[in-house]
Amino acid sequence: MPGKIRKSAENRKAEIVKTAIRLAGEHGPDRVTTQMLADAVGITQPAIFRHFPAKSDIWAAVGTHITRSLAAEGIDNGGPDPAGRITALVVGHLGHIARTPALPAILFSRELHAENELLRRCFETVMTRRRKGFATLARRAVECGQFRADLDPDRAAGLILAVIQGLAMRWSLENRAFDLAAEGERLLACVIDGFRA
Amino acid sequence: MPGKIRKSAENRKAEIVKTAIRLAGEHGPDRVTTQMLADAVGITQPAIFRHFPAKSDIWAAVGTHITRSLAAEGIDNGGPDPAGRITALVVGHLGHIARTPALPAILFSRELHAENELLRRCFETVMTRRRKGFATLARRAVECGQFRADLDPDRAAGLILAVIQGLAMRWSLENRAFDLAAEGERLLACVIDGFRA
DNA sequence: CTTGTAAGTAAGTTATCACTCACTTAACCT
DNA sequence: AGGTTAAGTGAGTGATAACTTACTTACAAG
Repeated sequence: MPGKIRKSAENRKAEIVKTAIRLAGEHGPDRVTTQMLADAVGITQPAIFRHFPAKSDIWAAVGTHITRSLAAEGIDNGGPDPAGRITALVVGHLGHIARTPALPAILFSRELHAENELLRRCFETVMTRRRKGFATLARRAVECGQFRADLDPDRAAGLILAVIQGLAMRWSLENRAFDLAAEGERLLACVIDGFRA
Repeated sequence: MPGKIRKSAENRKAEIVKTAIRLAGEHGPDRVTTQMLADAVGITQPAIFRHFPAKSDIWAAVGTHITRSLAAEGIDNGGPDPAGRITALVVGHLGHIARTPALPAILFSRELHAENELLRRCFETVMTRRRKGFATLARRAVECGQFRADLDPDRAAGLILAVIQGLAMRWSLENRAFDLAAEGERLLACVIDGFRA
């Protein structure tokens, strides 16, 4: 085919992974076929298998891509306002989901997790780490008097993460019809108000 | 086939719906095939289509089944302790999910919702109704002095529902490894403490 | 300019999906 | 007992999934 350009394997792989994430948000992760991927990327279907030995390897690559992107935002900046830091992190997290609307669908896809136990563990680890980060911040907020002394930091962290995930699910279910970060900030303010000393 | 019993269409349909829900929790809703359903029920695959004209009608039936089961628990009992009523409802809701672990997977399946817009609307309505129920209870709790006066009942209701759904997602992601209702009661206590006057 | 490498393709294969149809037989009602 | 109804079966269909193989050609290095 004259006139066709070729990309390096590295670029093409990244392109396939990003396309898979986008399509997963539109049709559901399990409805993304290698043909759909190939059409969206602009190559033939067998070319997909030139870059990934099996389709499941695409989802594995998607997993590490998402894990990296979620781990990118550091948790504890050691600053003097841990409560504010929590809010900033939550808003950042929700903003990231709003920019990558496929995230909830991929993170909680029973189909992918039943097939690929490793992927499930991968996401579980990311979530647990994030919860521990919130717990550390909550503990520091208690120590410096921002939160009341009888607050259990672990419980507070579990609460914050549940609010993020629950709201993201509602946003997905309601066809992304409201401003996720703004609504999240409002709900979180309600939670934090209850935490204050 | 001698020795085989036959069930009435009504019973068989109900059996297929319940089996579909169970299998959806194990393999993911989109991985449930009519063959799997037939094997699990104990009939041949074409017999499934004797009871449902198309596979999508099975999911529609699953949707109304779930909607009914979720709507069964009334919201406002008009009692003198709205805060306690909220806790009871949440624990009841989580207990229902624990007894039907496929619920989160079905309620938030992108695959089903992309294919069947009606099903999505159905679940969205259930969730909205439940949120309004919590808002009413929160408003009454504010009025009778259980919650602080400056609490926004709608925001509080959104928060409570997000906690339920977020926790249910975590429970799913962690392979149902902890006691959902107990953990939910602890998290909710943390929220309610922050609501009190 | 030549040449090796690897990105890409055309045309398959096999398996499995939802769904159909002609037929059988269990179960109920006189 | 006999006839009707409808639950269930056996043997298919076409579509489409993931994946393979043999071949082609873009492209960069010598």
